[in-house]
Amino acid sequence: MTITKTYNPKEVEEKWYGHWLQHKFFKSVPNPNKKPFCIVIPPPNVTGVLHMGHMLNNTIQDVLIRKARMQGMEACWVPGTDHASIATEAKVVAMLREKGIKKSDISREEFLKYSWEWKEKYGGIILEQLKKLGASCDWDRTRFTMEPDLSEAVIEVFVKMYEDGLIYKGNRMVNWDPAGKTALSDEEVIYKEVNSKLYYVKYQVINSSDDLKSPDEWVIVATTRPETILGDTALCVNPKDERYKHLKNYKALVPLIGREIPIIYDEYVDMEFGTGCLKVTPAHDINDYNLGLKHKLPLIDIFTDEGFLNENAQLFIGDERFIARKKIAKALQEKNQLDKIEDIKNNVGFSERTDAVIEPRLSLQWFVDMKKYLKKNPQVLDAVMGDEIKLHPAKFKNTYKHWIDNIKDWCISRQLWWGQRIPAYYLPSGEYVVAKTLEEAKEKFKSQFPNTKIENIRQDEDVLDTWYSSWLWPISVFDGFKNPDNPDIKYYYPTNDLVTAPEILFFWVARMIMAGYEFKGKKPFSNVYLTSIVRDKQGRKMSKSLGNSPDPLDLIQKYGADGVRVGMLLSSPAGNDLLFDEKLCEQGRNFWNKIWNAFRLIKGWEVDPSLKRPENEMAVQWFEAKFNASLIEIEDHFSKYRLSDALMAVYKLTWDDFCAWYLEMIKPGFEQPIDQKTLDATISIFERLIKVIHPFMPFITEELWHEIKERKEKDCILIAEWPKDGSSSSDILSEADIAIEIITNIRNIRNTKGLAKNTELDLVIRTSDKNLYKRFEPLIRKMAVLKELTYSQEKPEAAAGFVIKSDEFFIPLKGEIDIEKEKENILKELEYTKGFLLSVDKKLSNERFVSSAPVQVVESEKKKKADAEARIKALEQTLAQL
RNA sequence: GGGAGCUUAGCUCAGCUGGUUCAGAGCAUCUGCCUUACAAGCAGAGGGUCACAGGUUCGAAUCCUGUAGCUCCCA
Repeated sequence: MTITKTYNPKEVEEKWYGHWLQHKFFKSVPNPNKKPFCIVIPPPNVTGVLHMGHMLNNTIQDVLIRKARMQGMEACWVPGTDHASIATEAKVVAMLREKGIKKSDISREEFLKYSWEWKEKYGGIILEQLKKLGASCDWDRTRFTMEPDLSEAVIEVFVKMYEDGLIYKGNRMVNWDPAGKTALSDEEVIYKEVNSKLYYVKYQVINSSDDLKSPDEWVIVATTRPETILGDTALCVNPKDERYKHLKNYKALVPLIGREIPIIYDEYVDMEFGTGCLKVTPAHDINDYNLGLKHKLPLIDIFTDEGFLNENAQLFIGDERFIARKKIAKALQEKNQLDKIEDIKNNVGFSERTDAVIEPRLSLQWFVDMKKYLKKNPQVLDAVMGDEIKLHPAKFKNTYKHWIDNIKDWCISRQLWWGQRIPAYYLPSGEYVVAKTLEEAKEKFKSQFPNTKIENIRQDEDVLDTWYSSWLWPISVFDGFKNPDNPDIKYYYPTNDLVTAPEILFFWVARMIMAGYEFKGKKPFSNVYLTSIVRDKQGRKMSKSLGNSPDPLDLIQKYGADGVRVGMLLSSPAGNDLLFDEKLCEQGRNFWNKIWNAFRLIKGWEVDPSLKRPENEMAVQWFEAKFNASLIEIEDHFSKYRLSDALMAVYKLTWDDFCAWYLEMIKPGFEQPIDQKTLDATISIFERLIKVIHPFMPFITEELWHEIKERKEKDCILIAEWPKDGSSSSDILSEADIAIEIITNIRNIRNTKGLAKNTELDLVIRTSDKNLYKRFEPLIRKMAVLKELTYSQEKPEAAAGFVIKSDEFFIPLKGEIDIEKEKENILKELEYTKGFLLSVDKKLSNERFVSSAPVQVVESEKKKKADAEARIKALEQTLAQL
C-alpha cells in the first residue's frame, strides 16, 4: 500500500464531506435514550457571503457539536438564514435599478416577487460555503426567517403581545431620507465632515405678563440650520451661564413669524458653543426632542416627506429645505436679525443609498414596551446574573445588566417591504385593530366599532424589524409556536450552547432570552459563547469596505479547511479580539502536515512477529499516562469554553509528547521492523489521539481513521466514541520528567561541545536512589544515544556534568573538557541556589510568616529549604572534585 | 456625557479564591543540523521592574486608591 508523501486536503475534504452527508451522520432526530445537545446557528444574512467572522463562529460551533456527538449525545446543529430586511431590500432595489426599474414604479407584490427570486438565487450561497469549512449541520432542518411557518410565528407573537399590552404605537425620531422617502437605520447613515455656515440669529426677548415691562433686549443664537427656526418652540441656556441669568421668566419671539416661545434653563447647553444660547426645535433634532420631552415643549413639524416646508412653517411653504435656508437668511438680514455668518466644519449625515442629507424626523412607529416586558419576565435578568444562563466570558454579565437596567423601548417597525408586514388594519377614519388576518381584522372591527362602517380596510405599510423574527429563532426553528407540543421542541428546547458575537448581545441574545421566558417559560439556551471580533493585523475590524479581509475560501484552498480552522481557533480566547494573521493558518497547515507524517512513519513499519521489545512498554505506559493527564486538562478547558486552550493542549500532546517523544522512543532503527505489541499499542494510541483532534480537524482525522485500519463504511471517526480518561499514575510522569531532563541535558552537552548527534556517550550517575532511574534506563540510553549507563559514587576524570535535584550526572569526555568553564557553570548554579536558599530562610525565620501563613505553605517552604540544601551539597562536591 | 473593559517576552495571549506548578504558552528571533516520517522539519538557546505611582499584607502580576494610554458599548 502506498501512502502519499503529502496530504491532499482538497480531495480528502470533498470525499469525506460527501461521505458524511451520504450516510446522514449530521442528521438528528429526538432519541429518548440519548441526551440532546443542540445548537441553533446564528442565522447569517441571506445577502451575505462567508467572511472571517462566520469562519470563526461556525468553526467554534462545529467543534462543540462534533465533540458532543462523539460523547454520545444526540447532537443537533440547526442551520438557517435570516431575511435581513434592510440589506436584502437594498440589494433588490439595486438589482431592479440595473434593470431600469424603480421601486416606486412597481407594486409591493411585484417587489416581493423580485425579492424572493433574488433570495432563491443567492440566499443559499453562504450555507454552501459553510460546508466547505466542514460544518456538520443537520441540513434537513435548514430554516429561513421569512418562510411561511416562521412568518406566521412572528405575526402570532405580535398579535399576542399587542393584546397583552406589550406593544404600542408611538413617536420616534428617525433618520429620514427625503429622497428615498424612507427611514434609515443608524448603520445606513454615513457621516461626513462638510463645510457649513453658522448663522447668528437675533431673537427679541419680551415679557408676556402685563406687570413686567418689555426689556427690549435681544439674544443671539448660533445655528447651522436657520430654516428650522420656524419650528422653534423654546430657547435654552445653561443655568450656570451668568450672561443669561436675568432672563428667567422672560420669553422670546421667533424671528419672522413672531411666535412667543419660553426661555428654558438646562445643563445640557454647552456654554462654549456659539453664543451659549440654543434654539430648540423638538421636531427636527434628536437632542432638542429630548429637551422638549423633559420641558414639555410642543412639537412643530415643518417639513413634508420630501423635505419641503409645509403649512406649519408659515413661511416659504412649498420651498425645498435648502432653498428655504437661503431665503430665510436673506429675510433675516433684511429685518436686521442676522448678526453674522461664520464658516464652520461639522458632521452631517448622508443617506448611504441616495446620498441625500438625512433629516431627523418624528414618525409614528411600533414599539415593544420593554420595561413592562421585563417586569413580567424578571428571569431575563435573573437567569443571567444567577448563571442559569452562563455568558462566556463572564465579564459580559456586567454589560448585560447595564443594558437591562437602562433598557429602552424596542422600535420594531421598518419602512420597508421585505419582511413580515405589520398585522395592523386601519379604517379610513383612523380606527385600527391588530389581527392575524384580514378576516379576523374585520371581525374585530365589527365587535370593537359596531357603529362604524367596515370598508376600505388598509393594512399597515411597514414591516417588522428582522430581529423581531430572529428573537424567536430557538423556538421557531422547531415549530414551537405552530405546534407547541411537537417532539422536536420538547426534546431539543432549551438548547445548549449559543455561539455569537458580543456586538449582538442586546440585539439578539438578550431578546432571545426575553422570548424564551415569555413564550416558552424557559431559557432558550444554557451557555452563550461570545466570540472575538476578527481584526486585521493593525487591529482594524475586517470589512468589505476596507478590503482588508482575506477570502475564506481562498484560505481553505491554500491551507486546507483543517488548517484554517486551527488558525482561527489558535489565537481566539472567548471575548477577546482576534488579530488575524495568515501565519496562524500556516501553523494549522503545519500541524496537519505533522500529523500526516507521524501516520506515515507508523504505517511504514514492518512487523517482525518474533520480535520482543519489552523496553518499549515503559514508553507506552508513559504516553498512556500523559494522554490521560492531557485529556483531563482538555476537558477542563472545554468545560470553561476555552477552546483555544483546549486546542493548544491537543497540539502539544500531539506534537511534543506523541511525535517528539513517544514516537522517537519506540521508533525502530532505519529499515528495522517493529514488534507486534508495540505497534498495536501505538495504533491504539494514535486512534485515541486523532479522536481528540477530530473536532478541530475533522477531515484529516477522518482520512487517517480509515487509513490506519481497515474499516466498514459507516465506521467513521465523527461518530466514534470520545476517549474516556483512565486512571494515570503520577509517579510515571514525574520519573519521565526526570528522564527527559537528563536527555535534554545530554543533548545540550553535545550541542555546546559540537559533537555529532550519533556519537555515543557514557553516563555516570551519582545517586542514593537508583530506583528513580531504573524504569527509564533503556529509554534514556536510546534517546540520549548512550554506550554505557553506570552508577558510581566516584566522579570520572574529565567529565561534563549537571545536577538534577540532588543527584549528579557525568559525561566523561576526554580532551573535550574545559575545567575552568565547567567550574564557572557550577559556580553560577551554586550562587543561584544559595540565593534561593537565602530567600527561603528569610521567610522561615520571619515569625510572622510562620505564624500567619497556612501550614501547607510553610511546609512547602521547609521542603524547598531541604531540597536547596541537598542541591548545594551536591554542587559543592562536584566543584571540589574538579 | 454615561457605562464596561484592557495594559504581562518582539507579536498574540494564559496566569482561578494573594504564597516556586509564579513570572508561563504559542508564534517570531538566534545557534547548530538536508539524522530517509516530517526543512511545512529536528536539537538547543536567549528574551519581561507584569503601564506608572502610592497603599494594604509576613508576602502583590494578583487586592485597594490615584495617574496615563488604548478599546468597546449606550446616548
